[in-house]
Amino acid sequence: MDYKQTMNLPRSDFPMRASLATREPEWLAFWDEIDIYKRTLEATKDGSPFILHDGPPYANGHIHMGTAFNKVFKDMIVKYKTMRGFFSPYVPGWDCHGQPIEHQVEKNLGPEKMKTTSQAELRALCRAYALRFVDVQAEEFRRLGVRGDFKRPYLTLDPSYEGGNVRIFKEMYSRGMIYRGSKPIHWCARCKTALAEAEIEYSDEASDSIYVRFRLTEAPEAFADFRMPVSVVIWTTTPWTLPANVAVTLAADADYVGVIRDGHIVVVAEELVHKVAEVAGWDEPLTAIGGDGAPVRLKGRSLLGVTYSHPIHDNVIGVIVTGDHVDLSTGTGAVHTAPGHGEEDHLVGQEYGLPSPMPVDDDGVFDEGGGPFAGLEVNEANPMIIDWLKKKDLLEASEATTHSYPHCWRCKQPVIFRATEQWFVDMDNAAEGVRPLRQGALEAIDRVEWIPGWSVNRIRSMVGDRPDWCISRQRAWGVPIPMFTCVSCGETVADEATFDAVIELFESEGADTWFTKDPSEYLPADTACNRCGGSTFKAENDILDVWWESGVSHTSVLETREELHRPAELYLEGSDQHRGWFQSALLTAVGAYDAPPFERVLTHGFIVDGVGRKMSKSLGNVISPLEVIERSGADTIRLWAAAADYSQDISISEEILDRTSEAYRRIRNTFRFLLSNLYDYEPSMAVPWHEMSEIDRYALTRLAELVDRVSRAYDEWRFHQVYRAVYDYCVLDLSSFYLDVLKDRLYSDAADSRSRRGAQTVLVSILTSLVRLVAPVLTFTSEEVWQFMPESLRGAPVSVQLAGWPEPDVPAEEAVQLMAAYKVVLEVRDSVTKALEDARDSKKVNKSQEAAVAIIAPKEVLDTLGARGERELADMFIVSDVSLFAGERLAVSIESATGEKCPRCWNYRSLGTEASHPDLCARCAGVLDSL
RNA sequence: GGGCCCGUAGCUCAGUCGGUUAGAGCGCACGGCUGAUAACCGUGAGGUCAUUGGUUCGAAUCCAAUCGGGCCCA
Repeated sequence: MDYKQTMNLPRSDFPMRASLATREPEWLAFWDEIDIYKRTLEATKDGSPFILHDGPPYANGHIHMGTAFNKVFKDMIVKYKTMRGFFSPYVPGWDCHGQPIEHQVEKNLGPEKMKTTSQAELRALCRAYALRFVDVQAEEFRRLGVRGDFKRPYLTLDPSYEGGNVRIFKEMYSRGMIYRGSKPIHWCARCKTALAEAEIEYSDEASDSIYVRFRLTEAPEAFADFRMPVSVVIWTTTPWTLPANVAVTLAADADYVGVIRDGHIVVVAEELVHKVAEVAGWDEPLTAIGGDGAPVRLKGRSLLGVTYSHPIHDNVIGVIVTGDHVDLSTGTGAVHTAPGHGEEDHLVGQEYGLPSPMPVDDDGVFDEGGGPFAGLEVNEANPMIIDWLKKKDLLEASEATTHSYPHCWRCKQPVIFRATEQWFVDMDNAAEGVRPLRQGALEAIDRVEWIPGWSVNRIRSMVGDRPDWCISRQRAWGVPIPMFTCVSCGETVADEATFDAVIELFESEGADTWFTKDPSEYLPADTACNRCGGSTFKAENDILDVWWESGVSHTSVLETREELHRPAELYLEGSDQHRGWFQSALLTAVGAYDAPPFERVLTHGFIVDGVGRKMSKSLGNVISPLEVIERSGADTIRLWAAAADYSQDISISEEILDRTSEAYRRIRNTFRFLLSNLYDYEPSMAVPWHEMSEIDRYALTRLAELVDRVSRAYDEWRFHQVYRAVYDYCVLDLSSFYLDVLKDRLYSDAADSRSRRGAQTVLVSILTSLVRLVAPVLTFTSEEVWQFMPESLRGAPVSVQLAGWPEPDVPAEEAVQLMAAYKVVLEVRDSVTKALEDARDSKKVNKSQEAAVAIIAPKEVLDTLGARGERELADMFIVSDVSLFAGERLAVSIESATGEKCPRCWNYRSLGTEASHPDLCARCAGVLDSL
């Protein structure tokens, strides 16, 4: 007889192979069909809110692994919170303005068409470009399984969003935190435009490198005895910046010496004397020697405040200062400082309160400030300035050099560095009675929870050290700075009424109208200049920094949408956003409301390759999430994202993905096994706790522990521990122990027996719990499992996302006892499997059922084992027999089982004890009789 | 060059207050099973805890330097 037909072997249509690439889109369609996003919000509408506010990615190009990771991470949190009953709407957003899009659109147009394109047309093209990539990325995020309001995302180009920029600007302006100042920027004189860093190409440029004497108005005390004029020597490759010189910067702690040259002393850094000598052709530099016979050495700081005659302008004196940026590897150790022509010069200028003359106009031509060179273009002026220095006997040396120099990406001409008027957010000054922004922001930082903990140091030092925030951009694609100037007197015009008019304009018609309408069309009729009473105004041309724009989402989005609120419970981005979005959000929220926009901020590391290097096209180590989805499915990416410790850099490589796929298959197969043993089970068959066998109660206890551990890991944002706990549970608790042991009972006992139904009762608990625990991570697979479960088990929820969270109920005291007892049992089991392996090696047994096991154990162990019973131990060890003996130490010996192999259940038993079935063991005979 | 952070087995991660012989799973090798079968079970080999120096009776753990890497600045 074929006894196989009489057994309860596993059955399931749940496929072992996932085929995620083809199956996942079907689940996406299902979720669309039932409108899962809306349903989850309805289901949790009375829960306490948990708002994870999405940071807007830039609407340019396809998603990459970094954005994929970030979105998956957010989705896991939102889905977990939802399953725990929180009201957790997720509104994805996009950053749509800014230079990269404008740059790309310009490039697509080409220089010829560009010339004939109006600003309004250009903006329309940028808008179309941005919207196209919003769609592309939205589709890609959705494909990753991300659930959110993709029908109604927030876009920084929405009129309602644009208005928020002005609301915040108005608040901060009225609180005295915004001012107009000047700052050096890259400027292309040919294109007459400011250039962003990305619009600059570096290439080699030949130029004159000159060493110039700046004659001190008075010899320093140390050189007084020599009775010679004293100069400091500076080095520069841009002679045209000399007219704007106001200072010379020295390194405070470096030693400077004087070299005697034809009746005067020139001062250079001691460690650069020889290099300068080589260029200047000093045969043997004659260093000024002091009374002690050693060279006269002066620290840079000792010359602080010393003045010199300006090399270009008569009757103008400059001053010596010190700075950290002085490079002692090239030049002279004395840096010509023109605050209008260099970032570092500008900072030094601010530090010392130096003036910042700007004698170069938009065309790159000197105005009167250029003195003798007025009217000349800067490059024409270069050789003439050199001549001038020669004539004045100020040129110590010159040589031709080539060096890397910035050029305009469009016209390829060298750019100049030039200070222009810009709008700034003031970090340290505010209107009377208003706390300065830096102070407010630092205090706000301390009220926010930063995860991981060390990240607070990072944001604190960044906010603590940052300079004033330059919020002007001289570009077309963005939100205009909502300011006006009086046409007749040039005064800035801004008050509550003008701001409100702009808010109204933006929110009703969008910021585009700023560029097509005249201010008189939307400003209140009675607007007048405070200074001259003028009534014609010019709208500001500059636009806002895009960081400002995305920063104000706490107002444009959180305050505006009814389902959201400010502050958000969570912001979650990569660690670069300490400088970016976290900071722009913090500064604009503190600036306007004196309150942080978030309760907590979670940061994750960057995606790197298998050996820890960043991904780059040139290294050829880029892995595209879209390719991984095609090959292995989004759930593989999600599992990878969950398994990584995000507080550091996150590695990805082919091997890591292989390992992840293997882990995925293991978890999937566990579900399959659980499902395949429940084909004939109904909840009405459930066996209550006190009627279950002990190992079943132990299994439920372990499950309860797992739920507890996993819930805690989710609550503490430690997803890799969720993964670890679930995975180890599947492998160690289930596959290699409980499920292995259960097979005999499930397959061979009578289908409707108490023992089998008890096991199934536990399997249902495990299945319905486990599927929920992994649902935030394996969003597709958990849904697939859910839909495979018979409705009687799954109950009302049409999707696992609506299924809530498992809450196992295990008697606490009994749980403690079970855990202690099974710890011992499992240790002994390890020894038994080891002994079985030895027995296999010596060909004594093959499968473990062929073995009879004798266990010698010390008393405490023996007591614990004995309390289970030898029959139960044999089942747990999957052997034929166990006999227990007292002894000093634990020892296990293996013998061949005494009985014969039952042809039905394959255990070794005495057969034929039941007359009805002479070839079977007693259990199997009983089962067949009951059929 | 500066600020913050990271470096434990081929991979992903544990490692408590500084305290025995540094752990787990995967992968790999070998074996078993053929009633989870492109599955499942078992055993085993794998580590200069990045390097060097220091503190200490004792260091993966604390300190310093170096090397390598990441983010943000300059």
